Amino acid sequence: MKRLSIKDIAKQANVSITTVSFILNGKAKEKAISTAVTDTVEKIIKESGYRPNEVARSLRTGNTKIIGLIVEDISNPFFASIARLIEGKAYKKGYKIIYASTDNDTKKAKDLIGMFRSRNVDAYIISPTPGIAEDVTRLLKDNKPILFFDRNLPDLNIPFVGTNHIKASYQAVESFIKRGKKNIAFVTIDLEVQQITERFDGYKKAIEDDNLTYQEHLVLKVPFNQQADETVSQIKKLLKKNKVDAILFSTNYLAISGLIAIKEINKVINEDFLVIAYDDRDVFKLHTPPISAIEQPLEAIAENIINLILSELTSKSEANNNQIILPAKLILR
Amino acid sequence: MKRLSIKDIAKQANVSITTVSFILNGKAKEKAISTAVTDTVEKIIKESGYRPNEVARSLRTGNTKIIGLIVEDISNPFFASIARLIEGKAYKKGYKIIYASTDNDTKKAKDLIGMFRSRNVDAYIISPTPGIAEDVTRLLKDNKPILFFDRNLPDLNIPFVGTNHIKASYQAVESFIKRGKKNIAFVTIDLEVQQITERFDGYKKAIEDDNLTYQEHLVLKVPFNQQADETVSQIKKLLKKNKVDAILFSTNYLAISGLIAIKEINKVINEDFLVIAYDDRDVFKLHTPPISAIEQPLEAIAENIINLILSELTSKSEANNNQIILPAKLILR
DNA sequence: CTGAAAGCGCTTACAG
DNA sequence: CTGAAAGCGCTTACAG
Repeated sequence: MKRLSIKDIAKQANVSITTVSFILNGKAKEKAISTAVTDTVEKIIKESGYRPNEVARSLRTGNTKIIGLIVEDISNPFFASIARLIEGKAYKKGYKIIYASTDNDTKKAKDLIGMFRSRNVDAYIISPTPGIAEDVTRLLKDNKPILFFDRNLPDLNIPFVGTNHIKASYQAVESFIKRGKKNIAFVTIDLEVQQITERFDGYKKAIEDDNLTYQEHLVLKVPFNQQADETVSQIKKLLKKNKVDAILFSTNYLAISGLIAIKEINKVINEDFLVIAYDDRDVFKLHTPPISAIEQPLEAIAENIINLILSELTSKSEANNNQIILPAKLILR
Repeated sequence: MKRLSIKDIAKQANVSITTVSFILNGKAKEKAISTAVTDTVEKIIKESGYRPNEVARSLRTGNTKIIGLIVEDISNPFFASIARLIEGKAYKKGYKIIYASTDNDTKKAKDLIGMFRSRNVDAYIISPTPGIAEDVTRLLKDNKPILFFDRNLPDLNIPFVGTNHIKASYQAVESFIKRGKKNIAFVTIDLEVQQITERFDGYKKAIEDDNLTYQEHLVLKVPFNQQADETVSQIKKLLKKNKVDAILFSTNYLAISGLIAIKEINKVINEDFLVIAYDDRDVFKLHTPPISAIEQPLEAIAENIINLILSELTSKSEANNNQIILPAKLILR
């Protein structure tokens, strides 16, 4: 069945489509449409279940009320939680979210930006992959709000919301050192993206500031797309070949692989062997013993993202360059 | 800066927009455009970075290459995983996903269906809430593919992909009984949605078939939107007031609350007190001791969903009424 | 081999 | 108080 259009409503009500459009957009008063007409038209709209075609509206007005969200992987609890919070807040303001996952693949990220652009999204919220600077620069010319989160591409002047990873990582390592640990391992992934390299920087800085020696063999960088069981066996090797009395994992999924490895080699987590994971999860709270974790302020991140975007969207304010860096919380268990 | 339109390209190439459009849509050969013209136009397109406005294209062609996905809560790992898999598979076929979470709120679900409809999505993948039958019936008239997953609204004749929850739950309880358990508790939520009530049905059926007595005081139904700590204390009460030698949790988040409760009252999970959780998660594998779980076939669910939708979308096949019920896997640990 | 024109369903400046 | 008309950026039947 054909969907109703504004024409059908106009015909039924014996008015022009202009009148219907004004009523639809709440401009009945402003445009001095008589209440009689307004009432009949509204009645017909309600009874028929007519809803304006947003695609046509978008073509005409140039905006879509859709915000594009590009994340690394929506099934990562960190991104899923952020997406959920952003979605809820955007929804209240009449915006919808289209999202997509890049898998940290530059080609896919470029492609997604292109698709969002061709769909005329009103704004972009991006967790960028390396190599998309050029595409983003081109995007800037459209004059639509763009915001990076989680990680930054520092050469570009894009508003950013993220966590102070250096400090979080630093504090975690410092807490190890305070408890007398000297052989502190760091397990991370081999991505050159800001939020990961910063975690490494914090680790190195704490080691240095506290006059420990940096031991390269205690740093394990696993390939990003590696199967979890391969990661587990690499961590096992790390723990068997070296004296390690504390270990910091740079992501939640690495920590999970680590816990499996620790379990499989029957290593005991206690005062002699401490563990901290980046990004808190239920699994860490419930673990025996409970695992300490660095908790990013998800709610605050989402709040800042959506507020920045909405303020640019509504106030047509000049593109700003806010860099919002929020503190993480170290939860010792 | 104004975005390039097909007109700009046509002007630059000294041809009509018709010609550009044909080339854009790969119809150059079919429409017998000379290779010379095709080449210059393609060169200009590439150099200028022009991408057609999909909104205009959608208005003209009537389809958007967007599939609407409505879930209960995108931050629930079950939905996040499904969404991820669907997204990946849809992407390969040139479709994008718009998603939204209902929170199992009928009003929000109705609203979302309306918004997706007004945005002309090409198809709907819905995890339905109660009370939206009427809206879905209206939707059917648009002749766009609709598919339910996870839970069904049985009065409607909508294709469906889900898990055999009755059987999964039955097998879980049966495994308890085989190990000699007689006082088997069931913790669930108070939602009257199919996938939840079926889990309860499986529990009751197993109890009955094995000639145990159904003990109402061993069944705890917690409110859907209740805070986790309240749930924890209700579970504690259940365990303290009754003799319970096995417990089945109907969702993964209830199981997590349950594990916290068990820990807090220092109850030990062993051969004398067994636990099974619905939907497997890392936390269950890594728990000490490991927690048995019912694993839904996420990959198969996603695969079936997207295949059904795409086949309806491409073959313009008649609306079918496939009901695909996949088996879950009981993982005893 | 190529183009002029209609039309998708809206919004809005302009006219009366 | 209300309407006719232009135009958003495309696609496509039709004409030559």
